Amino acid sequence: MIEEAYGRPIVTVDIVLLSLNEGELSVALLPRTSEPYMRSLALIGGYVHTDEDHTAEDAVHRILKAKAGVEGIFFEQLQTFASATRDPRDWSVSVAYFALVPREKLHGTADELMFRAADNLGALPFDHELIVKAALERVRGKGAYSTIPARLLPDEFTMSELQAIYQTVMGVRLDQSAFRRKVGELGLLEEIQGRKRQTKDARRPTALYRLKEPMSVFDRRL
Amino acid sequence: MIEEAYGRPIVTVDIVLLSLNEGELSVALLPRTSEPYMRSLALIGGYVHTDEDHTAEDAVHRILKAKAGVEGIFFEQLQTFASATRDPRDWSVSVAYFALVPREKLHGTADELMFRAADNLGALPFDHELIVKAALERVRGKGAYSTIPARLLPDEFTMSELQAIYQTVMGVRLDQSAFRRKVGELGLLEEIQGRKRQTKDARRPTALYRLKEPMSVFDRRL
DNA sequence: TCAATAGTGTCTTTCAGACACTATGGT
DNA sequence: ACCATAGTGTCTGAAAGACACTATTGA
Repeated sequence: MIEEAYGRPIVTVDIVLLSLNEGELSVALLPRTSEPYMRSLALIGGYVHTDEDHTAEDAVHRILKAKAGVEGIFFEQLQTFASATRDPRDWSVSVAYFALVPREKLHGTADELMFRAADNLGALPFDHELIVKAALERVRGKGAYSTIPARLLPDEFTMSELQAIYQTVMGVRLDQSAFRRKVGELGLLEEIQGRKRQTKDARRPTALYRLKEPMSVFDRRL
Repeated sequence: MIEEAYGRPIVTVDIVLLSLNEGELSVALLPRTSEPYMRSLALIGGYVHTDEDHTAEDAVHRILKAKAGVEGIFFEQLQTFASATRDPRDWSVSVAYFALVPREKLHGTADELMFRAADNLGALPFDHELIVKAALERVRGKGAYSTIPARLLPDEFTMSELQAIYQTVMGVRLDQSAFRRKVGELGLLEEIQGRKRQTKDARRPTALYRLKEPMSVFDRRL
């Protein structure tokens, strides 16, 4: 069998970086700096560098740091988009990831980075709209059964903030009592002893929590 | 930005083809016909042919037909495995799929095809053990919430056969009454009117059913 | 003491699991 | 009539949702 008689495709990674912007779940976009679609807003992505990236995840780390200025955030493989026509240059394979970052982690980072409300972003180049759609479905679906949405919060958060994040991500109202009961039964959080307060516009101080595990999946909805 | 200064990786698809063999969930393996690992049993797979495959799914169709002799069966993208070292030849991207086929569909097809019990297959080349592990987790996990396991049965089946498949895939015993109740409430099946009987070693004839939708996902377990 | 959020108690409904029951028809 | 499997009815306990209640403290 003579294989390798076929041209090798382009291999890239694309990242749907999600954060909270003005209370809305939003997608990070970056103006492209090369052809095709130069200067159009597109997903964060880039070629796999076969000399320096050992795995596709390495490429994600490298690109998140170089293009978005963030490190150490949660990401997960989403789906791979592969076809002859998704990229005008050549047969192309894009291994897509989604990532979550707390708004607080983005300060003096990439200035070019734009956040656009996930449900209302304009046209995007390539098949990036499809990729975003898949990411939102995944985050909303799996979100209800995992601690994924908590990755939009800083390491320490209040119960109310956690509930608010789940409501935003899932797009439904949750009952306070049931929410606390379930979070407690699942044993996801540890209370931060001693410190409280976290003044906002509440009078009464609130307990602070952090996740026990970086990421948990369960079989009940929150 | 000068891109494309990097070598392009190899791009292949690998397929975890599952069926029922002697009552056990089993994986189809094929002896490799080329180096590396020539003659070792491995997953069904092959290069993406950039000239004839328009998408990765096209490659799956082509390879399933050519190497396993099956057409028109259910498959779904699983995960992509990409690293510098998973293939000794070069930096390699494998877009992995899992597929389900009823035992009855495999007759005069590929003679070389071997079925090995999923929980007890020996060592496999490349990272194929990892791929199989991911496929089993997916099928067992998502299986409970979808009609995926029904794709191991012929188009027409009895309620008992359906229950048995779910039990085999999920590895648990299910209550007959609850199972029928839930399947009914979800409205997954349509009864085949008129015909019954389907003699086995039962005395009483049984109703036959088929799936309404090729594939459904729900949020209750069966 | 009041405003505003933190946090709890409890009722009702829904659903899963267990299990016993009835139904059918070939032998 | 018997028996193996088909198919149903009903009880119990767990968990979800709704909603009202109490608690705390800064202003």
